[in-house]
Amino acid sequence: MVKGVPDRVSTDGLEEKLDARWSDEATFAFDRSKTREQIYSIDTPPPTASGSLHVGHVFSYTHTDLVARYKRMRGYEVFYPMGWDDNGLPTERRVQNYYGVRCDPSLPYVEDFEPPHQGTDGKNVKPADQVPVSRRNFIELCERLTTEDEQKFEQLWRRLGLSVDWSQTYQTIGADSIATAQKAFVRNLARGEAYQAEAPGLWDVTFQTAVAQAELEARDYPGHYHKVAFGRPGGEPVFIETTRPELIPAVVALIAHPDDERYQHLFGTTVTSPLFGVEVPVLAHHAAEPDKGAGIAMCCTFGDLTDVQWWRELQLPTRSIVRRDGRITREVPEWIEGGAGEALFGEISGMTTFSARKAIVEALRASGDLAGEPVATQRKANFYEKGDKPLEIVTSRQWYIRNGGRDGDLRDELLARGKELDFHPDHMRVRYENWVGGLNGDWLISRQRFFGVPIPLWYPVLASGDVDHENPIVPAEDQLPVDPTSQPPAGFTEDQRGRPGGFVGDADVMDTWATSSLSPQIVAGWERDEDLWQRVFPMDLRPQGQDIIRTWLFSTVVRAHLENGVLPWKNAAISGWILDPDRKKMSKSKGNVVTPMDLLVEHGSDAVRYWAASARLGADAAFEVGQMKIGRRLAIKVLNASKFALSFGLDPESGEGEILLDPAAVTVELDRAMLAGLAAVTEQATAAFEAYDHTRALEVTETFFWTFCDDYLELVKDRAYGAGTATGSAETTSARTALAIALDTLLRLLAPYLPFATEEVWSWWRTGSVHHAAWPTPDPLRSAAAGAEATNLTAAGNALAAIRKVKSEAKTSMRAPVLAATLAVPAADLAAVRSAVGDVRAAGRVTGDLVLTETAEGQGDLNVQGGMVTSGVELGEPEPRKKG
RNA sequence: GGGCGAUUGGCGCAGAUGGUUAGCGCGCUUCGUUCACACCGAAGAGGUCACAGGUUCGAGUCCUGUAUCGCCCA
Repeated sequence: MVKGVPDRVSTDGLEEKLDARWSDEATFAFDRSKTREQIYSIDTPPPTASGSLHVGHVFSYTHTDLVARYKRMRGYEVFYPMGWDDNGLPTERRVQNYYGVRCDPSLPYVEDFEPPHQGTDGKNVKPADQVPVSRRNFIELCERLTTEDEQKFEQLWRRLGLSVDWSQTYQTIGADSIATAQKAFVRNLARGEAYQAEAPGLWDVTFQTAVAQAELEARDYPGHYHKVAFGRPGGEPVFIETTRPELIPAVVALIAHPDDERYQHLFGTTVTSPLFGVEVPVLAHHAAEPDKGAGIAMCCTFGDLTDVQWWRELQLPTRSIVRRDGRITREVPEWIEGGAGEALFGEISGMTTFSARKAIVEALRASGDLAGEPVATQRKANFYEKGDKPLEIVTSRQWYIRNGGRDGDLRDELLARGKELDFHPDHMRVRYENWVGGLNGDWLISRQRFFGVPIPLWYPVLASGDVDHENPIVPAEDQLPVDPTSQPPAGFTEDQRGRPGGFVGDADVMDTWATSSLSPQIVAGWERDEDLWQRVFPMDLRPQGQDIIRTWLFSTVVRAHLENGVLPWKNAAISGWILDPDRKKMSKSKGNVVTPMDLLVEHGSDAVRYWAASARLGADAAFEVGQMKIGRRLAIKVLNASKFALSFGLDPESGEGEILLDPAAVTVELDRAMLAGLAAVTEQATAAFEAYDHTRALEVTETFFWTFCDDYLELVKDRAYGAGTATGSAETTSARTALAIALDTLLRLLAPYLPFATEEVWSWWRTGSVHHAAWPTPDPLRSAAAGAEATNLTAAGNALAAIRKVKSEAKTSMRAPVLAATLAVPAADLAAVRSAVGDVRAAGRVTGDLVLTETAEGQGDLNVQGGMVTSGVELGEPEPRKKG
């Protein structure tokens, strides 16, 4: 029963109206009574709450929603929760700037603290002007701001039409997440997969935190090569070229490539460092690059990662002089003490590496050990991806989780997991394999930050007052979550904190990835909701960007492999980048981002989704407003064509009527041909979706839909109209029924892409949501087609086009009647055109004779109207337009 | 330097297992105020498939190399 086809249709306002309806009716609520085989579970990426969403998010999250909606219509109960990644440094930095505060863990908590600012329009508050607050106050501010951010994010996602169950949201720093991350860590610890080590590691002096390999970014950094002489007893000096002369006091060896002819005679001998007179060996190692600088390098503890490699592989002594704050150590090291350079070291101690470099260069110049002037160079330096100073390498005590970086067996197991995972597109697997194969260390998870999941450990304080790091106090699992900086371990009281015989809490938090790598465990209720866990884990799909295969995807595989012994999901769907019109990756720093909400408001959500859907997984896509306009037209066409197709059965007086969907009523050959085509389209779209190829599914559906509108609808409109009666001849009923069946099918096929327009149309004449309607299958359509050939519609369409062409060339209205014409048709299509000739005549306004003949040899061009040719055409005057 | 991907009419893209005259959309040209739609419709023009070799009866499609672009890792 038609409930109401509006007189005028519009896409405007559909987003608010339907989001509200879906919300009220809990359309996308997860029904957890379903069993694992009936469920399709999605491990959605939690966006960084303190960041801002950009077009790339809209793009990739749409890809996920297409799958979610498709699977839901296929009858799966879709588990599609949304999370917010709010822990970590990005939030801390945003809070510092937004509220004008900074965290000082030594301060006490202040009740009802109000920060000096409430948003500073993105301007940075200078560190000197930031009000220091306690750790707990700082964390409260973090929580306050992320809550606001999350609400904005949800609004955007709702407007975009993500079919998420909004009652299932989680935060990477919510209580469940903390408990999960801590429990997983404690388990890793118990199994020996987590360990602490005092080791050289990358250190960001600005943020005062250790940084993991996955967070590195190599950037060009300007520097100077300094040609520096190392002395040889009774020989020529050896010149090295270094960009970091301030590390000369930390030198432990000179190293050249074993095959380097120039240095063969030096291997096994020793040289002495300039200024400091420290004797160091000359050694051979393959990592020395003969064509870089002088080909012989000084190895310090530690100038860069190669130094660490040499230090480890050549078992060199540790002579570290750079502290965590990026300054030279205060104490004169024992290997310099009493030597020639003791006074000089005293000068540079406490300096930043930059000032120390100046001082050392001056000293080298004075001593004559600097050959020539420093030469400017661009070198690659390691940066923390969010930092702006090159990383230093300092030795510190940190926690690690094994990830195969130092263990061949585990690496092989993880590579095998990669092979088990279905990547879409498949070649993205290579990125995983390259990354896993190239790891050279375990995963450092300690972060010396505040807003994160605390490392759930305490350490005993010995009678001597020293902290016993070797014997951490581990909480029982049922105590979790814990905050060791504010809670005492079991068996202790808070007043024993820091006292001999008492304890100290680990002050560090975990790396963000150490929590988000557990997103499947967090959303699926691992050891918290066993019932849910059994229903949704291992999950079906992990959608994400290609840039975080090495981080998020890999770390999630690591955690599930270690904890659960399985792959966390069956499929990984990888979305590409959004490129601006200059083919550059869109990013905030380049100033070429577009605010997603504005985009959705301007073009409509269906339109923006269409643009996103027209890019395949893994393929970079251009930010193309034109593509959105096409999507908008498609959505409007769906509304208009539906209104038209549904109008035929209506009583002109009441505006009501019955829409028939009985396939047996489709008796006319042309109608059956259309359904045959639709059956093929349904089959292809389904196959494409099953292969995670949403673009192909859209393309075949969309192409058919336009043909349906331009040809079929035009051909049958007169017959379907049936002189304007509510009931009609069998032919009229056939057309009306075929239109309704086609519409019913097309709306479903388009529903994942255009959730708003299709739902709107659905509401005019069907009950429930189109998003819970069954995905169409080809068989019923095929049986309704009763063996008709889809090409018969093509033939009739070509016949109509041939007639239109005559009018177009005569530059006359399509309403002009054809008083007489001969239509030559290729033999193969003659029967088809003949069977549809009544519809062709009506649509072409042929009022006189229409003679059908077979095309002669050489007549017509198959590319033009299927080789059909009109001749002997007599056109009449167009009828005057009917008034009102 | 290594890896992955891309290179098809002005623009954005399709083109499984190689097979007759290479498709689609936008834009463009011409025409049409048709009562579903002017956020429209009809007709039309437009490409030596980056380049150079090779395999083949036959290559946009396979192989080799080169160039340009993007991303990732050194």
